[in-house]
Amino acid sequence: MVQARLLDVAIREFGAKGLEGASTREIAAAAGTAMSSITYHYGGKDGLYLAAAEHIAGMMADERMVAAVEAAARIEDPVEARDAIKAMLVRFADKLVDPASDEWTLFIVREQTRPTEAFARIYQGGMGRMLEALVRLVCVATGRADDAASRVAVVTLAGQVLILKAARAMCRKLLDGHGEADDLVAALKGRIAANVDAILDRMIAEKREPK
Amino acid sequence: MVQARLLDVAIREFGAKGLEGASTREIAAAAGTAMSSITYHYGGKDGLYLAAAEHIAGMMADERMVAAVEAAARIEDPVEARDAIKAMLVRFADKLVDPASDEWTLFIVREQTRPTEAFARIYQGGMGRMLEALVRLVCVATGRADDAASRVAVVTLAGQVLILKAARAMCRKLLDGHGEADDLVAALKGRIAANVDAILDRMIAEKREPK
DNA sequence: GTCTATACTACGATAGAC
DNA sequence: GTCTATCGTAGTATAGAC
Repeated sequence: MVQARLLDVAIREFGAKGLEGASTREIAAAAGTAMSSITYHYGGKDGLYLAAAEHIAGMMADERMVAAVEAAARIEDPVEARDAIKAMLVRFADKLVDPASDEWTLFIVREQTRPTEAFARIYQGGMGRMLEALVRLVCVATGRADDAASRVAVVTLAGQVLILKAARAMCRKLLDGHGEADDLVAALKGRIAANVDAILDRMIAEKREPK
Repeated sequence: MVQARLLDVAIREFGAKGLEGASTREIAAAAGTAMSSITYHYGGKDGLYLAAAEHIAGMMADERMVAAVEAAARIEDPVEARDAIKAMLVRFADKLVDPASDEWTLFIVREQTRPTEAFARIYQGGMGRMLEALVRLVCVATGRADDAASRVAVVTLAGQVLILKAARAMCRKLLDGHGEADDLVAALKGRIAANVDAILDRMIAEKREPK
């Protein structure tokens, strides 16, 4: 299918070079078709860019993620909620470490610096639902209301995971030469799970003794 | 000074559009000079890009940062080390929230996805020294050796702060409508400091009771 | 040192053949 | 639907005037 090949190549090229840097000629050539196919199917470069964003949103919201989000909406037990947070973050870390996610995460990281309509579509189509599920789980786990403090906590929890891709070059420099890649990933996942416990316990303690 | 103006504009333009997306014509015009000045002073587009990176490294390693890094090297007391970690992370969060840092952080975030020689220069000229100082402080604060586990912990600590810029669009979507910007920043800084305590305490406990 | 003029390449869009 | 051909624009680099 020409359109599927075009989308795959487009995500890679737009991620690597951005909307302006990528070339429709190159994308078409790598997809084994003529450049005018892009005009025909997507109306031009901008249309292809938005289509690529929607394709990414679809890939982020895979079955396991959708199932986890739906399950999270029904959890009422603090201990269950805590386990669900850990599972969600560790699974996401796994996804970010997997090279198969390289192409579309580059696209997303790029959109963070200067968000366009493409980011809105990605957020609505997966990322946002996952974050809102985390907010709910944090509230259940700590017994706090859905206020600014809870959402700020989710930001810090997510940051620990997202840095793997968002600042991967930095992480690599800091960790290189200090262990095998597999061991480092395992250590990181263990650290994230332990941090979740540490931070949630702390938030529960803060609730009892507000400063 | 023509060269200073060229560097300022270059950081902004390269950050916004990347090496390939930015145009030397535009940069030169915005700096109020001719395009061939870039060829003369920096040998071409690539030379200007590297010069911009080195200029950024210089701005990151400002006096306060250098002083904090040097002070960190002399800290031997666990409690002092812990306070120094908090101070360093909170100050860095302040810097990232300040719009004045927008231009050069965009440049760095962009370099993370596909690091070039420019990233190596930025890492050596400030970022790396700060991270190594954090590693040392974590080791002092927890009484652990400088091993993979300590460095992984620094990655998670740094991630909480860096997400503010690296995934700013995402943070904004999650927090918008849940409080005033100033309150959110204060809440975030408080959360980061509390998380540092929570995570370090946890690491000390892990040392006593290895699983 | 700085600017103008020019050469050459590559881009996106479009029209039209098949 | 897909391709070829072509147009106008914009890119970098270079040579030479001042």
